[in-house]
Parts: sequence; C-alpha cells; structure tokens
Amino acid sequence: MRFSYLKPRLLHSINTSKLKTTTLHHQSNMNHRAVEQPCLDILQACNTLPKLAQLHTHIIKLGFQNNPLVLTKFTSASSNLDAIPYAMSLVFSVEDARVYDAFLFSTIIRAYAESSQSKHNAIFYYNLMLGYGISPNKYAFPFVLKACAGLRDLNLGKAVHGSLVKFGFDDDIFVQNTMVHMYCCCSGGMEFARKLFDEMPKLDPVTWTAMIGGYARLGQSAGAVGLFRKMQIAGVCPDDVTMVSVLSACTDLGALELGKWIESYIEKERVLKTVELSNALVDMFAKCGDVDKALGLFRNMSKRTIVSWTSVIVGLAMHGRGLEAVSLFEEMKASGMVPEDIAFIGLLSACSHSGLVERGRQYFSEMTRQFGIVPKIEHYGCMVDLLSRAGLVTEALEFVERMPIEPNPIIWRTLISACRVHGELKLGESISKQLIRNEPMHESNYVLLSNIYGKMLDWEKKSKIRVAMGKKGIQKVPGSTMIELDNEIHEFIVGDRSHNQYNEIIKMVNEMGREMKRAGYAPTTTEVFLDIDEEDKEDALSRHSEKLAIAFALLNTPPGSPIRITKNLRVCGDCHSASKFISKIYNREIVMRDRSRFHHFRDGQCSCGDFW
DNA sequence: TGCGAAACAT
Repeated sequence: MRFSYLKPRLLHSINTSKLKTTTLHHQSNMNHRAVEQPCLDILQACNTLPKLAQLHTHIIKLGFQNNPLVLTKFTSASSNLDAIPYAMSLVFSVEDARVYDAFLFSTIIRAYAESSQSKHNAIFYYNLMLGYGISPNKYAFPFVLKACAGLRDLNLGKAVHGSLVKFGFDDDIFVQNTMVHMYCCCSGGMEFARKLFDEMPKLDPVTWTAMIGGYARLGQSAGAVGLFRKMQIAGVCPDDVTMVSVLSACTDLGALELGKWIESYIEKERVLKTVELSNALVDMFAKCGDVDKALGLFRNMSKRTIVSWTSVIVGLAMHGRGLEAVSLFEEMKASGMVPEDIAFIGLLSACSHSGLVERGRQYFSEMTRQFGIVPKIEHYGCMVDLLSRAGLVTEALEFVERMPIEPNPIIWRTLISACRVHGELKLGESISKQLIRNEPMHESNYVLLSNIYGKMLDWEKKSKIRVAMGKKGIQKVPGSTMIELDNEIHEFIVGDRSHNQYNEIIKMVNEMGREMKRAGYAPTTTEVFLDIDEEDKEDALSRHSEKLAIAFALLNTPPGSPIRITKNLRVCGDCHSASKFISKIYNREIVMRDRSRFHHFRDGQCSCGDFW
C-alpha cells in the first residue's frame, strides 16, 4: 500500500492566517460525542494499516476530519502503526485551523518523540502549535522534553525548560522527572540534571531511576550503584525499571556479586518480573561471567523477545561458545522469531570468536537473501573480524575494498591487528600510517603501529611513535582491571599505587614472576609500549593492571576459588600468557572479561584458544 | 472531550 505523505517541513508554506478565517465545516459534529463515538471506538482498536486506510475514507465521508477528537485518535492509531505521516496528511488537509487544539498537538508531538524518525519533527510541531497561538498543556512537555533528550541538545532542552516554567508546569512531577531524564541525556547536561534532582521537593522511584540511568548511560556505573544505595537509604521503593537500570550498571562493572544480590532482592521484594527485567538479568549473568546461569534463566522465561535471544546469543559468543550460539539462533528461527540486524551482529561475532568461517559467510549472505536486511557497518566489521582471525588477511582486505559503504576506523584497526598476528607486517604498517593520517588523535592507532614495529624488532621506529604522540598531546587510556570482593569493587590502574595493600601486592607479583619463570614463562616484551630496555620492560609488564588484580585475588580469596576480573581494554599478550601459567601454578580458574570477550583460564589453557 | 515520566540485546 502506498500513502502520500505530507512532509513536516513543507508545512512552513501553509498560510495560517488564511486557515483561521475559513468557514468551519461540519460545525454540528463538533460537540456531539454520540455521533463520533463509534468512529473513536473503531480507531482505538485499529491495529492494521488497511483498517486505518479504510477508516481514513470513512472519516472523510462522514466529515469527521474537522473533529479534533477524531484527528487525535487517528494520529495515535497511525503512530502505533508507525505511519505518522499518514495521519499528518489527514490532519493538515483540514481547512480551518480552529479545529486544532493543544491535545491534538501533544498527541502529534508524542508520536514523533516516540518514533524512530527525526526528533526534530516533534520540536517542529511544538513550534507550529505555538505559531497557531495555541497554548500548550502540561501533557505536551514530557514529549517535547523526550525529543530534546533524543536530540541530546542541551540548549534546546534549556529553552524548553524555560518555556514550561513560563507556562507554570514546572511543579508537576511528571514534567520534573522528564526534565531530569532530558538533562541526563544531553551532552554536558549531567550537572543540570543533578541540580534539579537535588532541589526537587519530592523524589519518586521514577526520579531516582532517571538519575541512576543517567549515570549508567554515561558509563559512571559506580555512581549509578551508589545512587541506588542512597535511594534505599531514602526509603524509596525501587521498581522493575529501577532494577533494570541498576543491573545494566552491574553488567558494565562486571560485578557478579552485586548482580546476584539484585537478583535475590527482586525475588525477596517480589519486584514485577517484566520481560525487560528478565532480559537484563540474562545479560548481566552472561556478561559478568556466568553464562550457564544466564542460559538457565533464559530457558525458564515464559515470554521471550528478540532481545532475550540476542542477549543469550551474544553472551555465548563472548564466552567462545560459538556452536551453541549458532544452534540457539537456529532454535530462535524455528520458534518463529524473525531475526533482525542486531541478532545477526551477535551471531556473526559468535562465528568470529569461534573460528566458524564458513558458517559466518553463510549467515552473512542469508541475512540479506532471506531476511532482506541491508548489512550495516557493524556486520561488515564482524566479517572482517571473522576473516582476519582465521588468518585470511588478503581476503579480508579484498572484502573491505568491495564494501559498498565506507569502512570505519574500527574495521581498519581489525585489519591491522590481523596483519600483526599473521605476519603481514608491511601491509599493516602502511594501513596504520594511512589511518593515523585520517585519525591523528586516536591513541590505539599508534599502539597498533608500535606493536607492528615491535614485531619487526625495529626499536628505532617504535620509539619515534612515542615521541610523535607526545608532541601531539594524545590522551592515553590507562589500562584498568576491576575485581569484586566482599561487596566492594577494587580497581587497579597501571602505575597507581594508592591501593592500601599495594606493597603486599607487589611482593605477590614478584613471587608470581619467579614461579612462572620456573614453569617456563618468558615475558612477551615486543608489545610493551615504552622506550626502555628489556629488564625495565619486564618490570613494566609485571605492573599491568591484570597482574595486580590477580595478585590481589590470590592474596585475598580462598585457595582453589575462581578469580573473576574485568579489564577495560583488550588483554595484552603477555598478561594472557601469564594468566595461563598462573591458572596452573596456583590451581585457580581465572575468568577474565576484556573489552571484547571472556577468557576462561584453567590448568594452563585459555578457552579462547589463544585467539582474540 | 480525550492525554503524560524512568529500563533490556551491537
């Protein structure tokens, strides 16, 4: 079915003064609810596009297009069917602007604020309403603010804030809560959000959740968890949405113990187990290292959405259990769930992390052929990763050259890593140099080139990179590893000596080094990003945050218990090799989450098969 | 004359 859509921006050309003076048609219908009620009832239940189109005809035939209530319900119905422009073509075919009221406009604004289309449309109709001389009601503002949040436009948000104060709606808690949320979403808006939050006379669970979610989205997960504690102290009862936000902070921190506590809290307090909450739990367990628990929860869910399936597939992929991920994907299709783009990203990354090259290729083509999904840059990225990991560097490069969209720096970096691992050093060097020209302020581009020179054993070039970076004032992301112990998260950052057990930890690190050397470990110094001699390199390696965290765990946890750590970057080659030795020497399972996946070290082996 | 807020998978 085809609809002709009136594009919002064309509406600028409507002469509003003319509209206002035109005679009102069908005046008789305006105030008689009984006449329009059947039409409203049908609109309420309208759930398909053909029905909507039929109603459209009826509305015109009956002259209801001048009835604001009918227009409003038609707009809601269209919005539910993701066909807002269709409603707009009806609404703005009206000849007399006097049928427009604040309720109709707040419905239009809502439709655009909640749609996947440009949030600018919502702002446009807000301004259009003002242009018509219609005073907004307070119900419009949560949606106008939602649009500002979607646009992440702080200045716009501030302007709307000023305007709603002028209309006197700033004492409404719904409006206040949405303002907190809006400021949390805008870049640079956190301080405004926090100020509002701190000054609000009454905080309900929604206010707290908006603020907690704000910290979580910014990656300030520890702050989010801290605020959740304050919420409990304040005696405000968290609800299901609060738990979802807190769980996503746990997931980010890799805080399995806290996550388990939240799960038991949910059970104890009988928090409503929505499908979103179950999904958040599944995701948390998978990303905090207990993928079997995630699978168990997933199996017990009475209702599953595409998000549930994707979470568990991605979880398995991260743990290197690609075959299980693939079979779950097949099970998902068999259950009638239609996979969409994100599910394929999870699936392709599962193939990639488990070396399932042929499967990956098949799924990539099935995605388009069978499901009509146009591959996005992330899908191409997965394929480059898949080919690169498998050592098919030339094919990966050809794949990139044939891509119909511009490759992004992530794809180039994947290729460069592959070049280093598989010995295509000259190629890696030239791609690196090109990438540095395009993206001169990105630290990892230099690290990659430096590692290539390390493998070439070209120390002179390697040290030049460090000088170049210093000159450009490039910010380095320090490696950091987190570990949870007794309801506390300990973070170890390279070069940070502030931990109160620092001296003991260093002693332990040195002891670990001696034991490992006795067992045949040789430090991998080619990746050290410092211009220093070999002995100091070893020293620098032994201070890596991963090793500090493992030493801390060996000192503070019972013998034989598993060690779970979370690293912010990808695990370095030396720490990976050292972890294998440590797992055997100290008889510990080490579960390490790095930026891209999990490594389960056990008895001298890693689940990633040394491929990550 | 009808209406509103916070959350999950890359």
